[in-house]
Amino acid sequence: MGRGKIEIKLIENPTNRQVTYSKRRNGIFKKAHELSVLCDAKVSLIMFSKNNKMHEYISPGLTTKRIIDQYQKTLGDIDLWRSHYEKMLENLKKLIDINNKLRRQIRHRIGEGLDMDDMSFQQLRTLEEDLVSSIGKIRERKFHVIKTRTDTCRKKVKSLEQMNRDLLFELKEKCAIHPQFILHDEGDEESAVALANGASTLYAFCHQHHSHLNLPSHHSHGEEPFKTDDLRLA
Amino acid sequence: MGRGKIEIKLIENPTNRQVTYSKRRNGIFKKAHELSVLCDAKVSLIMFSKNNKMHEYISPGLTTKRIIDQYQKTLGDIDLWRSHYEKMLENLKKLIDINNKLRRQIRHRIGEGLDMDDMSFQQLRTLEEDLVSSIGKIRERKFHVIKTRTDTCRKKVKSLEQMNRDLLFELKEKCAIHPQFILHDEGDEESAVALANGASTLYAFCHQHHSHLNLPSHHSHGEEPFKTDDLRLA
DNA sequence: AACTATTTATAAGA
DNA sequence: TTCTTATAAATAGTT
Repeated sequence: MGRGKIEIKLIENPTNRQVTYSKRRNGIFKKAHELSVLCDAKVSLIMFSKNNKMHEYISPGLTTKRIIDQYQKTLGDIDLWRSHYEKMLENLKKLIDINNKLRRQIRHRIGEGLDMDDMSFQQLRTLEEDLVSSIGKIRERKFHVIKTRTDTCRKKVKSLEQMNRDLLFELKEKCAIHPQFILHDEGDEESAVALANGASTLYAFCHQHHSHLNLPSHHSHGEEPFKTDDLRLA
Repeated sequence: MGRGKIEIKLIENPTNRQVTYSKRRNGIFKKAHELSVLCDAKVSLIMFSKNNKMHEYISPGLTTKRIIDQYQKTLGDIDLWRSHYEKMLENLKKLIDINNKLRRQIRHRIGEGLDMDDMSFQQLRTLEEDLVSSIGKIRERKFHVIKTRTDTCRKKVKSLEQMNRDLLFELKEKCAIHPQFILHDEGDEESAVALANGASTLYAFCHQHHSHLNLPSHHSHGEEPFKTDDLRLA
């Protein structure tokens, strides 16, 4: 239909092809619509041009999704989505299964009553041995953690002691050279008394008053200090 | 195009409508195919007649799925499949996550090295207590199993002993009344000797020869007999 | 995008 | 359904 008959084969000339595509696309859409109306048919027409421009026609009052849904159902599910979907379902089931097995294993290890009914004596023995070995490992780890903490703490104490000794020494010197130094600390007689009583008492003094002396506050650090509570060993 | 012009509106006559549907359907399919070839376009044409008969055209070398996939992508994915799919993916991820947590828990309970690095001392202590309690439960269970087996075994032994006593008594009586009873057992002098030696030896005799006397064979029963091997306690 | 000669599709009838 | 055929519609090539 046209000035001349044409062969149905790819139109090589891109311009020509594009023109024909436009014309015929409209033609098809018109026909699709006429069919929809004349025969009350549901039509979904999706097309992509050579340059992947998309055009679609859909019968009035419908959505492409609905048509495609119906298409899926009608085809009886030999489609990729379905198999995809089913593979996922399978995976889900497998995971749930593994999950349950893991939970069971945990319940066994916890020793929950009902789950032990189906264990043989040998299994129970093996499980017990496992647990004994596990406890060993956990205790080892616990002692390791304790040891690390204790060492850290010890180092801290040592360094603080050293610092205190240094400060005490410095303080003594200052007091000897400038006795009025003590008097600057108004309304606090303890200082003077402590100073008179020598090292051991001054150690306590330093602890009580280190904020006056701008000592670095080691206890405000993020790591919690050593808690005796944590040392209870089961 | 036809003998007369027609209005584009529903054809009321069902037969007429069906005929028109057929004709025009072929027309559209032909046009769709021509477009596919002439312009190298991807065309998907799905239609359902008023009676829900489905017909589809798809450009050569393509599948409807592929077209629809491309359609989805182009439209930007506001579709049910996608959300369905994504929900499933989410579920899968959640399950995998739970799985990993369970595995971790198990590794903790087993006391595997690397997994304990991130446990606090308090956690280790709690875990240890847990395990101790679990071991307690498992031991309880184990002893329960042992006890049950031992009791069963004891009952069996008792009943066998009783049976043996009864048989021995019967045998003695028979031997006393019919001495020739022993001689029927040709070529076996032991029997006579045993009989002469009295009860304790006869007990052994009965054990060795009970098949002659059609004793029920209790050892062939399905339950395994008590194995001393199983009694080792960790 | 519009024109138009021609081909193609198809409505009605058989 | 399918075939026929008169006629409407689509469109190839042109402007």
